[in-house]
Amino acid sequence: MTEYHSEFLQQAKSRGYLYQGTDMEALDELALAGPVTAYIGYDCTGPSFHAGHLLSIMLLRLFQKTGHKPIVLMGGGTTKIADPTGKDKQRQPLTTRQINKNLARLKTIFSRYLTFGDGPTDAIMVNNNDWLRRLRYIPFLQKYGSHFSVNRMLKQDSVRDRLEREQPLSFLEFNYSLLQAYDFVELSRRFGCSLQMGGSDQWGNIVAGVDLGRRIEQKAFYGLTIPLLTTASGGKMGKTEGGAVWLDGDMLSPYKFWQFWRNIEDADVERYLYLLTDLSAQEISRLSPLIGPDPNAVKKILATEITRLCHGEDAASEAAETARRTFEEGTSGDALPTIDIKRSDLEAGIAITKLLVDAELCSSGGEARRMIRGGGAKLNDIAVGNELDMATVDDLFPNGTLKLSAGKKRHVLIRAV
RNA sequence: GGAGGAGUGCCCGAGUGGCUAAAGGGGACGGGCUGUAAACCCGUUGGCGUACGCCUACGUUGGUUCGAAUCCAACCUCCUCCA
Repeated sequence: MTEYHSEFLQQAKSRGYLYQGTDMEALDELALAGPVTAYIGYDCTGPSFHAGHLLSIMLLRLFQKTGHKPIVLMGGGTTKIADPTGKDKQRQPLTTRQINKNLARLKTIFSRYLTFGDGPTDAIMVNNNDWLRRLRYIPFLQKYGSHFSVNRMLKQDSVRDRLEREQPLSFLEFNYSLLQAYDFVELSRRFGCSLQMGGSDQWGNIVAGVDLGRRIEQKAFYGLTIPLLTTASGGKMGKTEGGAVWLDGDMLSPYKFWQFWRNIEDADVERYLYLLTDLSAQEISRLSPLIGPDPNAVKKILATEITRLCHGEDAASEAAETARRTFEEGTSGDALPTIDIKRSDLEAGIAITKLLVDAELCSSGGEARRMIRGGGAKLNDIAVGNELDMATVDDLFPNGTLKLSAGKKRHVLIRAV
């Protein structure tokens, strides 16, 4: 393997961020010569990013830390098209209003990882809707369409998969690749951007942009991709009980976020330390030997580091402390999810099945009943014996709460008010 | 425009008149073993009710039948071939 000389590529490679690249030697020289401008594009199909996006955000962070200028490209325009990559069916198109709403919320996530501003290595955020909505069909086709070979587009994974699986692929979606390629050219013109990064599934789109750029602008364009964030056992990353690992604290509490990273499998710990934390290589190599004898200690560090970046110092330590009290002392911490119920209801007695549903530990009464039958439901850490059991004021701790659990890890505090 | 094929639960997929809330797998959740891991084993997996039960569900809408995911008609969507 080649040795890189620029700090960015050296670190990106040694920490495991690199998957494929177009002309890495030339990019290395460029990065050595001075600040490079690079971008990663993001869809705005949802109101939050999840764990799967974390890797690319961390790469932008590393890019900035090593002296370069990151551009966050929000796909306000391309989201109207919907990227067919990895999708079997066409997505429901989003309205402009939904897109703008999502966009505003997604912006706040980046501000925790990147420094935005006007300086030479400050990050900027742009929305491709600004130029895509102004495109006119005939001129666009004349100028750019001629550079695209349908023969080659048909061979792109995203397209080929759909065709092979006999799933529909609309012409609208087929155009996604052109617009993403055009984005690269536009960013080059506006900001001197010469590198596009992205997930490995974006390789085809990225290469299309590199090719188009070279032909239209007669300049060198570079592309590189990041490996997919997977678990050691090959599964896709990013599910907690019942949902995705959202980066937005309103959609997934910092406590649950912390729990997720605390519960990864041993074999992933070292890799995630490199990919998802700010810890230096020296610190990580100091921690690595400890994973074998005491994996849980290192997992706690990992969880706290990742949570600190995403939710801040306070939220991270509160999550760690709540976990310590919940699991190591058997009491409960402040960051446990809490719901309020009326004290009068509790005085009358309330079915535990109903409580499980209200606490969102179960999604229906039937599921709650099954949970109790299976021995997974606990009230104040004592298994609920019968599905007809009621909770009453006698179950309250002196502080006015009781603890309801589904399984060993999911706990909710019920507070009587 | 013509001919043929397809649409099943979170996903994949079997089922071609009653024994079907629908095989099997995946995923998810719970239990066991552990370390709040992984692997493995067991269980659960439409809703409501303590239960006999009721309701909702096999693209949509109607129809045939004592009875339909299964048969018929129309429509919608997709695929393949022809023009």
